[in-house]
Amino acid sequence: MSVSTYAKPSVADAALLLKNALSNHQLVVIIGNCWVEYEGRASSTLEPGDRLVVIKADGSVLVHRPTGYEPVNWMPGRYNSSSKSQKQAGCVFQVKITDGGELEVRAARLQPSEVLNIYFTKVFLLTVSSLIDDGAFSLYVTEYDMKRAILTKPHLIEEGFRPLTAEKDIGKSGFIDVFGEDARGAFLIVEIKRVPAGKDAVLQLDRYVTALRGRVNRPIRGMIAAPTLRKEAQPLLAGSKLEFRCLSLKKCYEVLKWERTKKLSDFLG
Amino acid sequence: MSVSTYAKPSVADAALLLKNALSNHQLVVIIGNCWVEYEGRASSTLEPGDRLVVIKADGSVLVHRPTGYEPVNWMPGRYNSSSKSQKQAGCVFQVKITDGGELEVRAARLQPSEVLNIYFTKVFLLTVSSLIDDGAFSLYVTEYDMKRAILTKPHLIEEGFRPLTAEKDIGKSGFIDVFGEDARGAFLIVEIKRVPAGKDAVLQLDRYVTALRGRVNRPIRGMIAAPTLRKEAQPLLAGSKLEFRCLSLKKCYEVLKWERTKKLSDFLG
DNA sequence: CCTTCCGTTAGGCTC
DNA sequence: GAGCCTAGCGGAAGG
Repeated sequence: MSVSTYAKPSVADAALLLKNALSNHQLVVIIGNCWVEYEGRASSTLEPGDRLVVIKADGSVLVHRPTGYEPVNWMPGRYNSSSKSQKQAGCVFQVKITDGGELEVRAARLQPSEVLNIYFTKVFLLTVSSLIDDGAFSLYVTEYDMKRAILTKPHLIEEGFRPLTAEKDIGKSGFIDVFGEDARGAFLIVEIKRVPAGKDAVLQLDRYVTALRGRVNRPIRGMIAAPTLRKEAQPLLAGSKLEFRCLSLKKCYEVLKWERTKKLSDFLG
Repeated sequence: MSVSTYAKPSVADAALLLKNALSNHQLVVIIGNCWVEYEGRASSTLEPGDRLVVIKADGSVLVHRPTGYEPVNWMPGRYNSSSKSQKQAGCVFQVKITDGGELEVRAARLQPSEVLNIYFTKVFLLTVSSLIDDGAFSLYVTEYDMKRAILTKPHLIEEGFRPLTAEKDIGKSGFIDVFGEDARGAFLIVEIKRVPAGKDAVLQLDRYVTALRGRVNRPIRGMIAAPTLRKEAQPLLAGSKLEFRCLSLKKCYEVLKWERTKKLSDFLG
């Protein structure tokens, strides 16, 4: 981890520093007066002003004005995802001094073809750094948390639902997330998904329901509890006579938080 | 325009600098090791790592990892738009040193209720600056440019279209963007929109067509040329027996660029 | 005022 | 590989 800062470098110096930083795939932060041209999916110009420009190690470029959460201009860098990483080699950068004595930074890429030109008339600050960041990013609320929320507040599934056992072993079909009975005494199998439920979830639930039907002599309902049901899964769900219950991550999170608070207050008396 | 940089400040110094900068509504750029908690529309945690954190004058907060064009965490600041500006007062910031000796930056806002906590274990660089930026941002391709593109390449409208006059005065109904005749000799009125065409565009075009119908004895067609047709305008368009031609800004831009290139090469011989 | 829907959408997942 | 759809969507225009 290293950070080097250069206050008010000449454009010539800034060009050298920038070229070096780009070839070393470092993070560059520039504060300066610049104007910007973009051409690609659309075309735009940004007249001169003071801006914050960030060039990341993966070739991402951000031009930020003094206000606004979104960049005024940008270029996505190398894609993070594996799906497009092969065809996407990231931006190609070109740094030079124009005839007018300005620092020109050109970021170009193909697919989609687009070019971003930044012309600095003045550089107030140039920072080059190598950041080490392997910290995991995670949304709260795992599938396990969702289950805990349902067991805490069964009415999240429906009024009168009573969980019997969690993760019931259904033989070869695997495990049921939540198993219980409804207000009328029918068995209710709940399949939980943190993400929008697709066909796979429906098919899996159907296997559970079918497997249990061969073993007990009681009405059995199957229900998917997930933030949303994918469109392609809807006919399949209807055809399988299964049900869907919308259960948002936020709702689960609130239940768990409330539970935590309650436990704490119980503990404190 | 001023930029102050502080290399490796202690968390205590960083806290003071940050508080001061926030109360003066300046732009703050921090490079440091931090972890982040977010709770609001969703909830997330980001484990420790080196990050670039930007706090803008309007209260926007961005947490950027070394790669990726999008921030890993963020908070929108005061909204730019007039529509929500009244009810949105921006983030409320709180800066303090935790018991563990970390710099805690808390950005909270209501509506939607959300909180972003950033805990710096180490600050490598803190930059405070006041940026002056009144440069206009504009997408290329005006409505006038679109007209020029159509007059240059009438087949952008359809094969066989021949412009007769541009901006034909239609009496009280105003001006027609492009007026011409189609391959079969019918008059064709073209209404150009840079933005997705809505009901207003359809109604305006309908007025032109109706006005002209009372004055000439020839089949008359009306067509909207725009990047897209708004959904709510589609039934109106169909009911008025008018047509839609998709004309993207990009296509127009390319035609004009090509034209410019051609003129230049003509000029150069 | 609320709702809808557009974006230089980006990015992921299904088919 | 292409199309479809979601997003802590944000932001703007329509009703």
